[in-house]
Amino acid sequence: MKSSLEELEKELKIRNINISYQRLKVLECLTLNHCHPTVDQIFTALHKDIPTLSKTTVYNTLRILVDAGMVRVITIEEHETRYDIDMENHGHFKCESCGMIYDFSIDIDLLTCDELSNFEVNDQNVYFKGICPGCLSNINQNK
Amino acid sequence: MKSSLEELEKELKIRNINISYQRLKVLECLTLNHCHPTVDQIFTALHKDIPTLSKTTVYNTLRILVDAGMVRVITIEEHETRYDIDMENHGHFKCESCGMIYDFSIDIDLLTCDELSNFEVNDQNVYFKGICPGCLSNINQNK
DNA sequence: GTTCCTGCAAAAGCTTTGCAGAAGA
DNA sequence: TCTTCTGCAAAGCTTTTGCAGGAAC
Repeated sequence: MKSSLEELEKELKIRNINISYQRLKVLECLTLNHCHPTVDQIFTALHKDIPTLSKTTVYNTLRILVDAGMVRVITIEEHETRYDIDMENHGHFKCESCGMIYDFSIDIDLLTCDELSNFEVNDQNVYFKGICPGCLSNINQNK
Repeated sequence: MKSSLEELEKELKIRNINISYQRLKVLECLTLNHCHPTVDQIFTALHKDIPTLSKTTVYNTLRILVDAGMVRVITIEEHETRYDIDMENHGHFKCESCGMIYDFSIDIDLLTCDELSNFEVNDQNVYFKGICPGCLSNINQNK
């Protein structure tokens, strides 16, 4: 995974996206904190460094990155759009207690079934919900 | 699948949900048109029969049904919450051309992996997107 | 000088909340 | 009568749009 600003710049140039400080920082935020942030989380994180930043710019930048295929949208929960820079197929687990999103690997080929043989499948998402190990042990401790 | 109003009434009573005409009709709408409707689609469909119906009631009813475990929420697309009365595990395919949602069966056990062995999984969703056969043939015809 | 980007403000859209009246037991 | 349900109106949130100023080339 690319992480330095120079490498991110290269990635943007490859996809014909003009460079700007804001765009680089949004991209860096997604790369460094691999936490599937919401728009608000990205905005809050970057606002410290860029006090003039507006949410509009975050929205604009994310749309550009999604359209360019560099970032994918995760809609695991209604009214909570999240963004993920890892385009490899993997599942997402959301802990209903702490809200954390965990990645897990899946063999997506196992899901392909005869029913969809005449469908053109462009995007595959697997979303699980439940309680993560950390929260489970907390619950058990408090019993 | 239950479909008559009497059977739906029984289902509600089992779950200790009080009966009302609006609630029965929302439930009937979900049962008859197995099309994973949005709130707006349910409202529009029922408004013909119940001119006084308000969206608030549709929202209230759906929350009650979801909380009772009779209906599940589908968030296959951001800003488009859909509702499904079929609680059996199955995948959803959304056609990006016509917007239709198709069900397909999946063997959910195949997805269970070692990484999640310490997680308590309560909900599993599989969302695919692409083009459905009907739209594919339309596209080919217009070539 | 031209083009594109940023960010404020306003608008739009969906969902929730407050509350008064109505319906039902 | 008492409880619950309905539905209008308003509020709350997230996201989008319009537009003027500014930066970059």
